[in-house]
Amino acid sequence: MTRSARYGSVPRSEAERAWRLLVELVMETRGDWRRKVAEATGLPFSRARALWRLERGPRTLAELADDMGTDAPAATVLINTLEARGLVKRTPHPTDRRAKQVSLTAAGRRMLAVVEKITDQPPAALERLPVEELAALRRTLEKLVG
Amino acid sequence: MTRSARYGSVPRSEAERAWRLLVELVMETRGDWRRKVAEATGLPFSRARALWRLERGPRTLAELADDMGTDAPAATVLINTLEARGLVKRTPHPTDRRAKQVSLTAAGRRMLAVVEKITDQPPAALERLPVEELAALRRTLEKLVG
DNA sequence: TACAATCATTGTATGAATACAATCATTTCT
DNA sequence: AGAAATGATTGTATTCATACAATGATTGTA
Repeated sequence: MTRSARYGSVPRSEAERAWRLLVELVMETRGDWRRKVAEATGLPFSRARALWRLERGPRTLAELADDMGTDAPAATVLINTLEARGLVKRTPHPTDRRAKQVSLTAAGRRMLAVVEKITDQPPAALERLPVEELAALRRTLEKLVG
Repeated sequence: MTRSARYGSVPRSEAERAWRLLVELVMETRGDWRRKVAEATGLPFSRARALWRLERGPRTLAELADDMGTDAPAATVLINTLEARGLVKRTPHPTDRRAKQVSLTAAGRRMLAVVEKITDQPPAALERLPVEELAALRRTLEKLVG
């Protein structure tokens, strides 16, 4: 007896089925991941995630708040703690003197490398896929992310 | 200039590259997802997630705590609130009178269906993939999850 | 039988996430 | 120039998540 037969939640399209599997896969490992990141960095996971958001380049506090789905005060507090640890710095915005830009420091980038190393550890099942299939998976995912 | 060139974090294997993409994809939508689930259920996300863990069948509190990566007291409190809302019930363990089994009620399964309906909404990019590629993706993911 | 280990519970404490009001400086619009 | 909007900050309050100590009941074991 399948799960969907038991509870009547029938995934409808192929896309939905794939998405459900994808989420399930990531979520299964999410707990461990958060714990490892927090332990390795000494930062709560959400703050490590803020570093990640800064990877692509500087952002104003308002942009960061929007990215993370919180409000400006939350962003200020978050960046305060990261700045106190020397992981990010605030610099004046080039054209708007109200705004400040937040960017990674060298220490912040080193910390980020630690986070990424942990994030990159794939589940064992993924390593066991045939090379061929793995490459196809990656190509598909690249389309989705890009 | 690529990200890895800028910061020197070079994904090493094909599996790691795929995994990174996979995590990125899911994490991008994570915030919205949590918010929607919380709004639709009136439950904090972590408690909705506990319902999910019970989908496969009853679990003792110790097993549930282990699943969720927390300790026994946290599981007790969590289940208390779900039980107070009629979503789960505690029943005596068949062979160990110290333990209690937690399982979904009918209301709990209905709530879970709501959660799953939200979870199943795939990002637009996924819907736009060629059917063929989508099917291949699903087959690969099924291997990983199964 | 006595002792140690396990399961669930209560209570307590602490750090985090989140939201809102109020303020000040600056920018934009009319 | 004056009014409205925006960006950042401080402060406050609330809910969550998480961990730990201690207890009572039951089970397994020396």
